[in-house]
Amino acid sequence: MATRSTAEAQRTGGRTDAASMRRANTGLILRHLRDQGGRSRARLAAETGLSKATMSTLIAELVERGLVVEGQPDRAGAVGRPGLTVTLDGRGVCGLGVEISVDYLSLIAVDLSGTVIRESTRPIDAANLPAADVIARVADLLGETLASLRSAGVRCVAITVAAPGFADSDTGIVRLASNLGWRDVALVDDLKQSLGQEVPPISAQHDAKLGAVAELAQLAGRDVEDLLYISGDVGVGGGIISGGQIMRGAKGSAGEIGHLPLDPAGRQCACGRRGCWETMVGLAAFLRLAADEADPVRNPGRPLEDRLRELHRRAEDGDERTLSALATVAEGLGAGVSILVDILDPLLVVLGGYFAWFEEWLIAPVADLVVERRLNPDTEVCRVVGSSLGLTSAARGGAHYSIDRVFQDPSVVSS
Amino acid sequence: MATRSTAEAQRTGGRTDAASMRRANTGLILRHLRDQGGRSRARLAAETGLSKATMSTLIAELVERGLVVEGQPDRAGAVGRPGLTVTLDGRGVCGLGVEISVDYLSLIAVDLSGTVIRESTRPIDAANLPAADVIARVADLLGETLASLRSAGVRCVAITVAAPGFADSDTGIVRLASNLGWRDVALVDDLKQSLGQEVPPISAQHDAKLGAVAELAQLAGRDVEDLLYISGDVGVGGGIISGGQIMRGAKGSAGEIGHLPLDPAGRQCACGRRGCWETMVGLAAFLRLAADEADPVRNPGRPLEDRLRELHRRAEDGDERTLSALATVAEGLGAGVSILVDILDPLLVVLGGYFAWFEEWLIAPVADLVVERRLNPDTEVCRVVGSSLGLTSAARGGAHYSIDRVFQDPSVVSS
DNA sequence: CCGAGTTAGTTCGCAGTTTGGCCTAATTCG
DNA sequence: CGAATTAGGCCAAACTGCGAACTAACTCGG
Repeated sequence: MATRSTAEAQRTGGRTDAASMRRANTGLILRHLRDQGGRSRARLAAETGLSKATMSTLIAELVERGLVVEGQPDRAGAVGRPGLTVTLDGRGVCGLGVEISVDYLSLIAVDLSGTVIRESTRPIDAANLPAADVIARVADLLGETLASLRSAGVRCVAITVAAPGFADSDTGIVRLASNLGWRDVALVDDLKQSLGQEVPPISAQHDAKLGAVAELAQLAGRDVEDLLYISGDVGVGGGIISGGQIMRGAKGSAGEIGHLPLDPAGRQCACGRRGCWETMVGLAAFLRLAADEADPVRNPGRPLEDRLRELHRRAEDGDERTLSALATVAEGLGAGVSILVDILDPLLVVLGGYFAWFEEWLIAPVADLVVERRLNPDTEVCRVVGSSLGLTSAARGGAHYSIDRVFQDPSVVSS
Repeated sequence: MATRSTAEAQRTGGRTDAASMRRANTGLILRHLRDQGGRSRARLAAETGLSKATMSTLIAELVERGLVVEGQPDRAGAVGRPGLTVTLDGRGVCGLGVEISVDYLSLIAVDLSGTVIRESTRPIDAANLPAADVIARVADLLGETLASLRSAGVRCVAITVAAPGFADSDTGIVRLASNLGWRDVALVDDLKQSLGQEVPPISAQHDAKLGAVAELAQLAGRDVEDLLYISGDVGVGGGIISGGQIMRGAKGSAGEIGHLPLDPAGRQCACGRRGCWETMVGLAAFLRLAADEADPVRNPGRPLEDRLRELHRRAEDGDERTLSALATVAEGLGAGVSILVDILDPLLVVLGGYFAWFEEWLIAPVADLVVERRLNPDTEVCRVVGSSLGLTSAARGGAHYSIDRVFQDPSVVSS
């Protein structure tokens, strides 16, 4: 069986040498500290299977690189010499994620422990600007952030750009992003050009895939390896995590779930077909169901958050029309989710985007439908939850995807 | 991001030591020889990135273990000392796969180069026998085969049993196999008990997943890492290969594609829902469409192969009813396949089971539907082909899955 | 207050692995 | 037949992780 090369294998071209060994083991320790929390060298050795001697030298290297610190005594009061707790301390390094959306650019930086250390959002009218201008704004935002991080003494290890469309993660070219009107835009190369030589590696990824990464990071240490993230926007996108890895697909477009043909007699979709899932549960469908055209919540000039807030208030107030719209969306959502659950068998389904805003009315009915339609009544059914990450989950996922390099290979951050 | 432990990491509990390093590198060489064919040490060293010195010692180990042989001179006629071609020669080791089907047991053994060295099929009426009796017959078949292999000097490195249902690959328990009437059967443990101590490791896997593995093995070296296999039997099952790995899912049931609700007004399905995909394109549906109840092809007493052969003849003869049934099945098949292609983005869709028997009438219409429904007209569309492996693909996949251990870690075969 | 017992972490020699350089072997070319 | 070229083996060097011995720091019981 062929095996897609991992980050580690790529560095050496598939072979394993002494340096790979060390990289793999330091990465293992770092991941263990992230997932299980700080602990003594002795415990780390016992839990990872490495010897105490090796642990000492590897921890020394990680301290040297500024990725962990020695802290308070462990097990105070217990018999024997107390161990010194080793804790993740990656305040000196960070990963960056930028999301290019139709109406805003959003940037997030997280440090090694997953803490958000920079966050900014800028409105933009991406659909009506040439791609070059949008990229220039992204470059500006990145340039400023990098400068600010540099002066704060924080190194950025990688940048991941979330693009709302088919992004070829090898070449960094966005093949097609219909909401932006993009086609074959060399996003990564253009950004590299604008930012100059001294810039961390940049990659591009589909936004929903990064949303899934963000949710996975949120659950770090809880042994979730199979997860489906569904982004609810004008389009409906999916990010699939299988066995702890993002599912790419042959052309990088796995997870395109917005066009499930669920209603043969349904409305015309932008893709040309009829009755696609997103014509039933996408943001446009919800707004159409919930309000008349003249209603301010359907005014595309107003910020989306305001309009959603207003609709949320109406739902809380028991407005019939809003509640019925939510019920309709929930039904369509449940139908699609239960199909996906059958095929993909995730442990967890996370509803993001606007779905998360209305989780009080959407989650329960969707979860019920999944239970009702499950095939094997014995097995535990997968959970359905709303995302808690808001509208910036793709940027956050990009940041986590970036910082993940360090957990795969701590030597990327030079001491 | 959590990463499901690989076979290699499992051996050492996640850490990497010198022995892991050697295992990884010998495995790399073996896979390279399998995928790229025999070649000299010098070429191997250049292509894998290992040094010539290392290559010498590792090849020596592989020769010692009886997995490769030195053969004819390479590059005869060219300038310089000709290299000796090193070739895979695993005639001394094999992997075993057994498929438990409703009406037959099927066993296949493949050696290291993928050649089938044992093949046998026994009829069985599995649905009307207690699980214990079925397992006893499987144990008989395995016992005889193992004895025969032993006397031929061939070592069996592992056994993989294809079960037609939810199989927990960790515990070896078949949770639910509705066609057999099985529920929580400790398949692997019972087999181990029957076969005694001196037996290779046994594992159980869903049959469609192993079908996908068989197809992947068929394509070894052709850089296919994302593949969808669809088995057409009474039920319709799927096996997903993503990034070169079988997609398991959280509970091991990823790929359950038979119950896509494609026709809300459709027929009642055995699962309790209505209009599931397999009620449209499963074997039962095809037979129902193609012949009256009294027709001998619908007599469940006759061997399935005979009945399919008869229907194939009718289709070749241009029989209206048969052709119209095939057209209907093709339409339903295309609808489902294009959904799956959207979600999973495979490079290749392989239709197995009875679909493969009728590929002349099914492939083209299905492929056309996939093309017609694709989302992004720029990208190359995925190919749809019929399986060439016949009804034994699950057993074959099990055999390949078994022998794959050696490619991951050649040290499993002791010299 | 003190010694025994216990646990943490370091040091050091050892075994295993890959590597680069050097050598020999085998072939072609002129 | 000698020069050039390529393959493959051998060996010391560098690096890794490991086990054992050792030191350090603490608790417990008398």
